[in-house]
Amino acid sequence: MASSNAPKRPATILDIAAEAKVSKSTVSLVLQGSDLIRDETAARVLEAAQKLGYVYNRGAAELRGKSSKTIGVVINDLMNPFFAEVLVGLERRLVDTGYTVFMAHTSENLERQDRVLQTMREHGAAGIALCPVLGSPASLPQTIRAWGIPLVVMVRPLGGGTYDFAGSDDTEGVKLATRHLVGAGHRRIAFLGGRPGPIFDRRVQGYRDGLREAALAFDKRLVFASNPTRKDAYERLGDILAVEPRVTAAVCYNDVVAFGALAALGERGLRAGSDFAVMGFDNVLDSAHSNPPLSTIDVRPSELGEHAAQVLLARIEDPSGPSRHYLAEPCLVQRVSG
Amino acid sequence: MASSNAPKRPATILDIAAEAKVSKSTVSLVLQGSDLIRDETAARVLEAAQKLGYVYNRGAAELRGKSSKTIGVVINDLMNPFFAEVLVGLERRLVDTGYTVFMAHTSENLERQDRVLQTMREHGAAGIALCPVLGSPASLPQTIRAWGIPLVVMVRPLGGGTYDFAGSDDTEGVKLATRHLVGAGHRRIAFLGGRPGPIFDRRVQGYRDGLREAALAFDKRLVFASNPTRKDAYERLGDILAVEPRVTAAVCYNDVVAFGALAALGERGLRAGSDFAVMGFDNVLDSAHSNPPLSTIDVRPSELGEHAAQVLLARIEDPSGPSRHYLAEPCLVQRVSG
DNA sequence: CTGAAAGCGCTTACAG
DNA sequence: CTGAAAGCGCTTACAG
Repeated sequence: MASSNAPKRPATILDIAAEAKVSKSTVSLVLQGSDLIRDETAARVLEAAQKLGYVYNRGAAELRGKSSKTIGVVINDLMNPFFAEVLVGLERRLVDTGYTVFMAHTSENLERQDRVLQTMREHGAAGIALCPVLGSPASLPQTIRAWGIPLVVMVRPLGGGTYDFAGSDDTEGVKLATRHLVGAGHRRIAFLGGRPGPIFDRRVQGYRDGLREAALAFDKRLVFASNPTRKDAYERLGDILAVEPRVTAAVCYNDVVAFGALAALGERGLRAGSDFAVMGFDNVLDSAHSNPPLSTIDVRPSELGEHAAQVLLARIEDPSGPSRHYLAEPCLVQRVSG
Repeated sequence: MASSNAPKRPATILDIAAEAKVSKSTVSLVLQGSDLIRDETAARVLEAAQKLGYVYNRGAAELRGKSSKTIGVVINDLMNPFFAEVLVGLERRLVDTGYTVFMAHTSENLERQDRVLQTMREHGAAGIALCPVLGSPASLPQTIRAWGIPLVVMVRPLGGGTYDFAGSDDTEGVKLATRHLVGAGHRRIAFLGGRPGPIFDRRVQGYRDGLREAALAFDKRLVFASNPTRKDAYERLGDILAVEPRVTAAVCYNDVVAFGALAALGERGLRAGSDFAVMGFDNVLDSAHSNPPLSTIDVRPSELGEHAAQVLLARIEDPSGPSRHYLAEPCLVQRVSG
């Protein structure tokens, strides 16, 4: 952080060249760490740069070099800790490889998503990692590919077309959760939370699969959609308890929904686990210390982010290769809620 | 999102100029929305741009224009929903005014913070919003000012020196929480969680103030530090219960810590609120639907983010004005935990 | 191993 | 109201 002293006119490579008595190409080369320059010369250049308080101008470098070391990531719901964990994993992996990440939050708003994507394009992003908002057009990956920008779609698949993707096996995961509840003796199990869309459909499918496996009938009155927020899930579980008193367990759309369910249960003096079972999905960090600790499906969110970064980096390396996918294999982690 | 068709060589203003039969200066002007250009001409230019699938190159514009419309924000702990909410508020306000935000996460790591700050500098950020990591040097604001980059420090004050700041009144907030507990009849109240540092010290001060107000003795064995995570707070409350059985209430460093406390209580079959009181701090969205709902000190996190943006924007407008501060006035919100 | 030259895509005085 | 020209700070062939 040591800045000698704020120069009036910021120093450029030309100033360094003058100071070090070399040409500016030489300066540029040593700044890039090229080994074309003799060590002694390089040392002199670096010293001059230091002395002048030189700051590398990445903008100029990118303009000329055509390269760009920035990656845009767009997140649809940062309020959900799952996405925050994905983001942290992604970012860690990316900055370790010298990229700088450029984040934007869409709040599940399609128009906003279009805007931020456009901005990233104008900034010449080297790649984009996207958690698409609900209702994104299936053609979005092709559109971005047409822009010539490498893309990885995260978490929420977009119908049709091929594109790089990092997410989890939703159907299998929820099947695991359902099977677990059935194994514990539950017979009337609700599916709670989430809004219809690609993830929701896959997870409900897992729920149906789990039920069928045990020869239990699927009753669509037992799937209760809601916004995937604590508040809405909390209210929805209240409905279930009132309307379907024979339900003894719920597999939840995700951990946030499950947390809402825990709150609704607690309010009624019900103990999650013994009085009513609830299963989450994601295994967000918080789920290990909720009240009570949440039984859930682990998809290792921050690892998922790292894999997404990996996939994107691979695509940047090889723009035309076949599409790559990372699907986290879900694992059941049993704690006390179910 | 309608891109006509991917051009081989991306179109530049020069191509547009040729297509529209004007000079490139004219194109530049209409792209900037200048009213120096006749409407008819402007329309022709825009049409040509559209036709050629033109994409504005912000990098080039910033290099030449010296302006930069990007703001860097560095967050120390995204895993804490408080910061996520602050970030969302900040980002919303910023993109509404045409800035693009550039996020980096430091994981409370000083070295990483230095790195990302440096990167933002090299990218020519128009401003920086910083939640400093614990242990940041007090001189950091001056350093960044010497770089010529407008700065707003968020949440965690840095000792000494003047700089723009957006945060909350920590001492007053915790005093409110403590007073509330005292009013409810508690006499042995612990302070739980957090690591020594500027925020911690201020909050413990509020705890002492609240105690003194009621003529209760401050007992330093009743302040239990911990990492501000659910897990550590959970474990720490276990310690308290074992070592100080006469403690009947805890004012927590923040909501995350309080959530950990709720988990520890629940595990022991204790009901937060009636068996043991816990007060949070922040009023994170989740606190309204925890189990049980958390009584806490509201500092309106996302509003805090918006105000931070405001302060930064004002500083960008007026680089040399006196320093600005936003201190959220804390309000007690009583739910069930205390 | 190093230098001279061209140019990335834009903006901004300066003329007219 | 529009055009010709210079230049932002860098990188990259091309020579030597």
